[in-house]
Formats: sequence, structure tokens, C-alpha cells
Amino acid sequence: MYIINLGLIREGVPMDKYDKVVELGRRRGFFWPSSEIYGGVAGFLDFGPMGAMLKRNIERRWREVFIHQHHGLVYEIETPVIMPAKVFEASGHVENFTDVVVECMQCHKRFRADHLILEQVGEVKGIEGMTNEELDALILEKGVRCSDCQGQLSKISKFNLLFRTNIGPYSENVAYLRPEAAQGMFVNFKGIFNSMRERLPIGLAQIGKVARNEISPRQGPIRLREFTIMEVEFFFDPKSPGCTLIDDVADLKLRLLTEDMVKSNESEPIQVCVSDALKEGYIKTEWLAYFMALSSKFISELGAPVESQMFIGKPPEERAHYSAQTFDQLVKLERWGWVEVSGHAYRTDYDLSRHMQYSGQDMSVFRKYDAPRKVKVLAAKPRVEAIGADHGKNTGKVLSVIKGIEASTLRSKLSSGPAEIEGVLIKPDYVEFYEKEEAQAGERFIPHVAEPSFGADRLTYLALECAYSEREDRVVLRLPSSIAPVSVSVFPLVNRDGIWEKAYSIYRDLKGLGIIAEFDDSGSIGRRYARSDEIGCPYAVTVDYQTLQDDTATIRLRDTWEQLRVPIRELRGFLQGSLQMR
RNA sequence: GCGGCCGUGGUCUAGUCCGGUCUAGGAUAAAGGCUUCCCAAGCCUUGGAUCCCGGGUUCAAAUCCCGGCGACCGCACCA
Repeated sequence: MYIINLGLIREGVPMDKYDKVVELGRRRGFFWPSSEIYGGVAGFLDFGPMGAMLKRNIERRWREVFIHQHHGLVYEIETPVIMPAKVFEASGHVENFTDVVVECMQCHKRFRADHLILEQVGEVKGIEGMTNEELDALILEKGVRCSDCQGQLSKISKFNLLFRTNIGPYSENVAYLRPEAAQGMFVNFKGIFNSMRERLPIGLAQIGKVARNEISPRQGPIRLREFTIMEVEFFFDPKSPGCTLIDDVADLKLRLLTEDMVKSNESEPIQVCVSDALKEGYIKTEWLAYFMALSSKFISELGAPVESQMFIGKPPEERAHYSAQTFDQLVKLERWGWVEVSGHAYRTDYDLSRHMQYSGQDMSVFRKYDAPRKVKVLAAKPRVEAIGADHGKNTGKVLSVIKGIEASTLRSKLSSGPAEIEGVLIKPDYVEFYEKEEAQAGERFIPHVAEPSFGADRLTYLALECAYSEREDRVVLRLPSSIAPVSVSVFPLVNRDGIWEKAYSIYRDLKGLGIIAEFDDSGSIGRRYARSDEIGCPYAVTVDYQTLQDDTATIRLRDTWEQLRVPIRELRGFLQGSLQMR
């Protein structure tokens, strides 16, 4: 037998697809654990020549589908992996990406300290702001114990999934590696909005590395500490949330497990078209639905069958801190079950509002009314005589205090008598409130955000697992031709009589056209087809004796092993057509 | 991080229980050549393993013991 234990036995159990893909991944240069010569390190992955090409192709397709096909609406940007601490304080990651954990010293179970205290002591005021030492003291004082075996608890340890580092030589200059690319889009929103002629909606996209210091990553390429994320932050006006492209996908069927279905423990998704999902209120906003539809098509293109895909609504307690609605797109893998390949979050105005608050920069945009509106505005008119009588020379100071505060705020402060504002005692009779009419051209608001987010590394694994197949004891990677690392192999049937030279020149010509081509003249022709199949190359061109007579060659199709005879001058058109090249 | 289980050329493995016969065997893959052939055929040649790392026991360790690292499974964790 030629083949390496395809599907035979590993420790008494048959190899599953994961084992086989991992084995192939190493053998053919797709991927393997990182820093392997030093023992490897969990949660990091190296991509080899074939893997890197495959991953790039997936990224390229994503870029085409989500960015280039929406040019004028979605733009790609690039921002650093390292950002100052402030950014992630604003985003909520410093606070919410942290778990305060205690461990039972007897049975080694771990608990979230705050949850355990709430459970055994009840509400404790100010628990959120407590330091580790204060929490330790509280646990000791109230006699909080392991809820499982009553064992004594360890001291508190904090897990923050952010990778921390310093900028420059000063340790107090703290920075973090981004756990998502999104913040780079949010902090740049206003500037880009301005330079792109203040158009809304606008999407900003990024493909780049992110890092999350997972406590215990498992599942090989599925859960990594460093990975490539592909994200769109799509900014829109919450008062005009309609998606202009929704008609393109209205009839597309989505397999959905709604939030309500999750709550009632249902596991069989319903199948609804996009327009019905919106009508029924399963998906709260049109742009989110639109991107979910795109994602569904995209994942199908990578080779995942529709019946092994679904979207699952995340209940509030499982959602990220910024999200008002989240759907995870899941794909069923043989070993890992349903695995998240993309997340679709309705982030509302959370991030922009927070950055506005933390940076002091205005993140709002202007919405013009159809026609200017007359609005009644409360105005405050200072009574100079009354103020002058009390303050004499300092009247000016008091006047500026009154002018510097919004009329309605001032009125509520004065509603129960004199109030001290900015160190000045203001009496109600200092001001006269009245309503005036003002014409307003529009109003300011903070855009809302719909975010589709993908992990490129998982998708690479997914594509490999979906493509993996065996035929007559050989591995055939049925990768979609749009993402296959190598597009065509060229073989001389024999290495003599000028056939080698002819094949080699075809190979050179194809490469010159920008087609990724490989040349193989070693071993038997069958062996070469087999090698080509293993790296998922969809086409093999073989030059034989007939080529020398009529300038045709055979194209052998990977998935059917069928052969077509094609004039060499038509090769280019055939390949470029089949490879979906532009 | 806890418990279980495992770690031998690129890959898959034999050997480990019961230490020596292992200067680690096989298959496959790879490189070179022959064969000139349409699906891993065959033949010849070559390279490739300090048996995961470190320590210990012993005259002697892939094999026994301890520690570490890593994979997988279960638990916990998973913005």
C-alpha cells in the first residue's frame, strides 16, 4: 500500500478529519504548531508555503466580497497592532476583558470571585471598584468558601486577556496588543468620515493580526492566542437604518437559531429568508442582516455546505459588553462540533460614545433636516439689576457663569432655591427663563455600528477540512479553485522527444500570466497527479505526443479525474475563466 | 489551571509492561538515477531520529523514577 495510514488506526480509534487535516497540514506545508523546535507553544500557529497561500487567497476573497464589491461604501484601512492603554480603557476591554478568579485550594475548582461573593454574601456596595486585596479581605471577613466542597479559597488572581506591553523605555507607558481590529476603526472614524466627504453610511474594514491571551487555548488552529481578524465596522444613521443593498439578498435563506429559540433550548435552526428575518424582528437591523447574508454566501464559497452552517443569537449574558445583538455564524466541524467562524454584532453607538467621552473629541455627525425646523428653546436671561445689587463689581463673573450653562440645566438646579455653581451662589431671581423660537437646520448624533468579524485562521482550517476527501486511498483536497494555493500543475508525460521542453514553456507562459503554476517531471504521471491533488491544485495540464502534432494538451480535473483536450492557446482563457480571475 | 491519557526520521508506526539481543526496525514520503509510462507501478542509490526537554536510578535507559514542555479528552475559562 502506498498510503500512510489513511483512516486507519490511532490508539485504537480511527483518525478523524481533524487528525487527517493536521497530518496533511504538516506533510504538505500548510500549518503546524509555532516555535516547534523549542517544544511548541499552545495558541500560536505557523503557516507554511501552501498554508500561507491558501490563507492569503481566503483573505483576498473576503476583501473582494466585503470591500471591493462595496467600493464607495466600504474602505479598507490599516492601523497598528499596539495601541495605548487609553484606547482599551475607553473600549471597555481593560475592565471587561478581565476576570477576577479564585481557586478552591482543596478541590481546585475555579470561580469568578465577584459571582461567588454575590451568591454567598449578597450585594456588596462598591464591589466593582475593589482591589484584589480588598476582595481578599472581604472573602476572609465574610467567610466565603468553595461552593462545591466548602474548601478554603486561594488569593484572588486576575485574568485579563489583553496582552500588555510598554511603549518606549518607561514601564508606566502601558500599551496593549489589540484583541480586535475594531478600535483602530473607531478611533479613526471621525477623521476618515471627514476625508471621505462626510458620507454616511460608511464601512471601514481591516484585515490584520490580533492577540488575546487565552487562559488555556485548545483545539489547535481553532482557538489561537494570535490570529488574523477580518472585520468591517459599518457606521450608519440609526434614524435611517435601511440597507440600500438589502434587495440583493432579500430572498437568501438563512438558517437561524434566534435568541428566543436558544433560551428555550431548541437546537434545530429555522430556515428563513433575509426579508422575513427582518420582518419577524429576528434580526434587529438591516445592515447586520445584509452582512450575515454576505457571510453565508462567503462561507459557502469556502466549501462549507449550507446544512452545516447556521447563525445563533447570543443571549445578553453571553454577549460582549458593547453589543445590543449578536449572531455567531457557526459551521459544523467533524471533531469540534459547531464552531464560530464569524460574529455579527450590533454595537450601537457604544464605542464611538466611549471614545468621545474618554478622548474629549467629538464623534458625532450632523444630520440635516429635510427642511429647517422651528424649535422652541428654553433661554435664560440674566437680571443684571438683581445680580448687581448682590455682587457689585463681581457682576461680570456671575453673568459669565449663567451664560456658560445650558438654560434647562440651570432651571433644574434653581428649582429648589439658590444653588452654588462654579463657586458662585446663584439665586433664582437672578435669571428669567423664557422660550424662544429657533430655526435648526439639523441635529447631531452618534452613528450606530454593525460589525461582521471573521477569523481568517479558522477559515483556513475550515476550508481544508471541508475540502479534505479521499479517493482510492489517496488524498484529494477539493479546495474551491478561487482559493487553491496552486492553480495549475504542468506535466510532461515523458521527459524526452521535446515533450519536456514544450511542457516547460507552457509552465513559464502560465506563470507569466500571473497564474500560480507548478511544474513536475519526477516519478510516474500518476504520482504527479496525486501530489497535485494533495495540495488541492484544481487543474493539471499534461503535454504528450499529440501536443507535438496539433498543439493541444490535456487538462485533467482534480475532482473528477476527467481529462479534456484543449488547444494550448485556449489554456489561458479556460484557466482564467475557471479560476474566477478578474 | 486541575484530572486522565499520550509524545520514537517529514508522516504513520514497531519496540516501552518484563532495562542489555536497539550503533532504534518497518512502511510511506523526500532527493538523484533507470524505466517513457495518463492516475502514488517497478528497480537501484541517497539523506534523514542526540527515541519531546532536563535530572535521577543502574555496569547498562527509547524502556524504570522525578520535574518541565507540548498534544488530545473531561472540568474550569472563552471580551
